[in-house]
Amino acid sequence: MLRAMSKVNPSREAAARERRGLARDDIARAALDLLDEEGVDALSMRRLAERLGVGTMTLYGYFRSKDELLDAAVSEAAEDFVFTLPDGSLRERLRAHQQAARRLLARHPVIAQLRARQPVVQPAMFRITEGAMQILLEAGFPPDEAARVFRVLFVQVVGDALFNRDEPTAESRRRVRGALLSLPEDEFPAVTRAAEGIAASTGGPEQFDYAMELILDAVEARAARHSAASSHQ
Amino acid sequence: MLRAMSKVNPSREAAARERRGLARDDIARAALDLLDEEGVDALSMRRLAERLGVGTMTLYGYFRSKDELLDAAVSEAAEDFVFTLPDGSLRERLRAHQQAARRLLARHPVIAQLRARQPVVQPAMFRITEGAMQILLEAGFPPDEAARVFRVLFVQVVGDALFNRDEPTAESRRRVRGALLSLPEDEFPAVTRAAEGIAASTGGPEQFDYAMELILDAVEARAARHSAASSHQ
DNA sequence: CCCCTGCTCGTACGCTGTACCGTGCAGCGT
DNA sequence: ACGCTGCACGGTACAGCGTACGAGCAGGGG
Repeated sequence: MLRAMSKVNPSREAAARERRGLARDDIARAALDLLDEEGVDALSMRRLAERLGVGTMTLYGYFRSKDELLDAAVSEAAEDFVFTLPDGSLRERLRAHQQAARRLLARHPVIAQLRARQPVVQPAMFRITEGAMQILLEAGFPPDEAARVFRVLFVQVVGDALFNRDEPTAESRRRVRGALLSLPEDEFPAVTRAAEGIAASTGGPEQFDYAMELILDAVEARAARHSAASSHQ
Repeated sequence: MLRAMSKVNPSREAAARERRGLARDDIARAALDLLDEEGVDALSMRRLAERLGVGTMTLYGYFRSKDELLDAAVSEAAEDFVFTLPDGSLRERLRAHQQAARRLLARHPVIAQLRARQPVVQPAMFRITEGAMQILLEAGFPPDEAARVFRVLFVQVVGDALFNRDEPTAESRRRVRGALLSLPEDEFPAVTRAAEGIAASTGGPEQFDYAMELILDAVEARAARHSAASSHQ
């Protein structure tokens, strides 16, 4: 029974899969659609199976667990990352890359939320890493520092998608400002003084752009140091 | 029935609460302990009630929902933030503040995870904001920009706690590096070249320190611009 | 003393992820 | 052509979740 004889005919499995039109990617894509439409809490194995017109347990023939399915959904989402390395300065190139990442995260907000639960080390995700690393290496950063710089940008862009999620609607901004202004002014002088700015900084493209330009200032400065060092060596 | 007569004797409620030794804060603290010990998925209303020696539904006399309880637990955690504004340069002060924030998030990792789910606008959290805003305002930043700078730092420190959670154990780093090196080298030249650095950059205090120093470079530069502008006005 | 008001919490409902296992069919060997 | 066999499928079941409902009960005010 436990003999390794089950693989006598490997085409059997593939053939059986093909009978049904169902494939691993189809399920992952359907899961992603559901996630995009209704959010991360709305995805249950039963709902997804129903939507696909199959039994719940059928899904476990393709994925060992719900977590594995979520991983696949994130990979599927990462396929939508479109970026072609442009010409230009380091700053312009990194800016273009980060904007592409932001667009991806805006289209699939679940990526950030799921990434916060599990690390997700999948090839599709590394396509994003690859783009940024090429830019940084070509700018003269040594590999180790390039990785550190990338990580800072990564944390910022995903963190922005997570924490600055709500674009500052008039309503949501008012709510934040209300909370801020209800604080005792003597205990929170700085916060109350800047209440308006804090409410504005909790979301929206302006905050993202500010964060990127700020960090790119520093990255550019360090790049200059590196290229200077390499040129007079 | 719907008359607002229920508040005839407000002391009754408090007295009844006092009979039992149970108070809102006690429950929140117990929830936080459970979260710290066993993680966010381990906290269920049943388990928490059992640990407190009360019936499950009793908790709903103190909190309208589990989410409200989680909010209170985060606030409780935020009480552990200890920071006294030091003397020194802008850089030194911000560094001290961010290190304090990092210590808090290391002691209570759930803060970051729960913050990723819901915004949590609670007074206790604003104590952290207040410290940073004081530093930035005193350094000459106008309130709106101070808020933006704070937000960048906030995203970085919470994002670091979330995404760079695992300190790079030899084991975990090996796993990441393994995933990186299994990528096709011709498709991912930059990633494979910097694989070692990428694995190292996914966690640990070195990455956090690098991120902070990088961002502080840029913050310092902008602060100089502001203080220069205000001095010759 | 009795009633009334409030906290407490047992029970129950609808949901979750998934282990187990019976069913039926497609493909191969004879 | 026929029977066997391996496997995809999915119904049922279980443990656990958040929480609505309402019964029970104790303590204070009339």
